[in-house]
Amino acid sequence: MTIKDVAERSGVSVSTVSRVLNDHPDVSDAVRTRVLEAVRELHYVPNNSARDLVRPQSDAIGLVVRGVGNPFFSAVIRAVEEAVSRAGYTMVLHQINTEDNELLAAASLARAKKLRGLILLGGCFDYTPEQTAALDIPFVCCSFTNSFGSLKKTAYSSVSIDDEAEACRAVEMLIREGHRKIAVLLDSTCDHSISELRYRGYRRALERAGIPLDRSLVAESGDFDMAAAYKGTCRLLERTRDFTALFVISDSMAVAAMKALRDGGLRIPEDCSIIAIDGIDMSNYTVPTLTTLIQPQAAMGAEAVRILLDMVEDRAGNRHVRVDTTLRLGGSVRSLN
Amino acid sequence: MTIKDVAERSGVSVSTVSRVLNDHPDVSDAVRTRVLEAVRELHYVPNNSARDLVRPQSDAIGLVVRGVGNPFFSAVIRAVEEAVSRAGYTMVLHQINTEDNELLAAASLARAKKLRGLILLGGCFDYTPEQTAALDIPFVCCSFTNSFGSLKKTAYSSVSIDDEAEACRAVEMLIREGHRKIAVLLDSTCDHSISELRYRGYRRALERAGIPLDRSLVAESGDFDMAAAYKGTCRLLERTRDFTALFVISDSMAVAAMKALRDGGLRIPEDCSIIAIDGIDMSNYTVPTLTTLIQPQAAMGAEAVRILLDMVEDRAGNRHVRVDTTLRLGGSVRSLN
DNA sequence: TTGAAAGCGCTAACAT
DNA sequence: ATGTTAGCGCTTTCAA
Repeated sequence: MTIKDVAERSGVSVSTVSRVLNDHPDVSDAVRTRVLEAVRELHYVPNNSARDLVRPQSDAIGLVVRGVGNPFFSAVIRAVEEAVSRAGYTMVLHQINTEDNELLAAASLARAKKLRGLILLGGCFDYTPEQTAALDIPFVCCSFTNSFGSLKKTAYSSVSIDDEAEACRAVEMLIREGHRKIAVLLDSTCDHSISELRYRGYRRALERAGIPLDRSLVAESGDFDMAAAYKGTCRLLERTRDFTALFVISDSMAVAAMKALRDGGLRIPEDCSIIAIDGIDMSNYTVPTLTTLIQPQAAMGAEAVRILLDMVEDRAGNRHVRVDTTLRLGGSVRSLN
Repeated sequence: MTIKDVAERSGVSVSTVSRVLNDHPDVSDAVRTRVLEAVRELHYVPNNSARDLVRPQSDAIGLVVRGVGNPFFSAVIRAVEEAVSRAGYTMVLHQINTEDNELLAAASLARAKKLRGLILLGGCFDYTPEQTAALDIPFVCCSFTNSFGSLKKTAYSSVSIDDEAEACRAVEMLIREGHRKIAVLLDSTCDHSISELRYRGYRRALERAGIPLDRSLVAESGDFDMAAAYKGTCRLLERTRDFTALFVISDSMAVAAMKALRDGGLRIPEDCSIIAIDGIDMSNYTVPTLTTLIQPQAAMGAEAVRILLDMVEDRAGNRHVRVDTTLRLGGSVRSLN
């Protein structure tokens, strides 16, 4: 079942069929109708491989997600897919593990699928120009920027929150409520990633308030998953219970931390307040509801697509967009004032 | 950068390069080494479109997931991807919404990507032979079976738990602990899906124990997501509080239900016990930990791939595998005895 | 063991 | 407005 069969069936040449199929103007209505009819009768479906082989460029946009099953990404992925299809493009989703190198994955995906552009979700923060050299298509980093790398600002696009500032804002909220002994739960203080950035925000907030940094209140889980977060919180509790609030760098980690605090005999928020950043669905259903700074996940996904397509279609150059978070006032923070 | 460049670079013909790339036997070691070297130096990546165009069949296995962001699927997807790649195949993931028809999506994906086989995750339970006729490749239903449809058992494969029996088991556990007034939270009693099956199990357990069905204790949320589950539970509470336990058909719904119960002033498990089925990561971190029947998600994904590849490679015909759940004893069930 | 050459199904010049 | 035809990059006969 090829274009040739359709051509025979409708009594025209293959090029005419091709024209009809690709919405080219120079086809008479009569012929167009006839061809479309043959297509329907024959249940003809174009062979994409043949198409891709011959077309200079595809309509594929890649979305490389690092960290399978990270709940924060779900809503973003949905939004990206929707925006991509609405624009008439196809989304190619590729999930990789945290250990994997997303630039390598992206480069081979780009080659394999002839991608027009790329969105990276949850990547590293320290790309070098050498590493991105293999990527000869525009790309936008979604939910992160190249904070620790040496990429020129003009070499890529991004849409993200100001991680350091937002973390600072979260901690300052705790301080405003009278908390002085504030612990922090993070992946690592120096992972060159979101964790390190938000840790900086934590320190900045303390500094501004004149609170000295107490290293014993810094809990490193070594990973972003809930199991690690739970254990990290337990270790913190073994070390000290001399804190009234906990700032967690992500919602999902915060959910696990809440559990650890409760299992450790602490009531939330009576004995320990907790605040986080992300705003995933699940943290709406903790008891008490998690107080958190919500990232506008859907808007970020849509914006990433907008930026990318502006580049792909040469409407605009690269750009970097900062979005704001929204405070969700749950019941997990108690005022000491 | 084509196979031709590699051929020139290594001083052989394109066919030889092709042979090396496809692990054909009749190539001298010397030539093979030389070609591989050229490949590396040139960073050559085969053009998949050209490959697919010429090859009678691809190495692609499709995974169609219905219900984006359903946390239960994450672990399954991971397992499928791993098993597929380990077997030397490529996984093509396609997510669709609950409203979308996965058979249509699957059929067009199969055609477009020349799929060898298909795994359906979270599909419908009522396929008819006519609907699956378009699918001319083997497929296996993962985490569900065609319980309400008219498919011949030999027309497809499946790996799933015995939803009705497991639901019955969960409810019987509540009964064994002395509960008689047991509510149930589900999507719908007649959605021809997992919800209906597990509802049957609920009724069977009551029946066996001689407990009459009380329709006022049946809460239909109308959807599987947490927001719907929360609202459904609230409506239940408005109607009646005369129950000591709640069986929820899925973990994620149970998490939302727990919140609703708490918000309604009920303590868990003192005022209301709760049990569910699924065993997703998140339900490990509720307070108290959710008591649930864990589906072996990773094993199910791996098994689905095994079955499918057995069919694809003609090692075996179709088969239906039933797996067992494991009880996770959380703290959400209280004994009345 | 290797090479030459014929397509795979499609699009896009180029002709008409 | 429509047809003819040359490839796209690759695999695979068939010959050598």
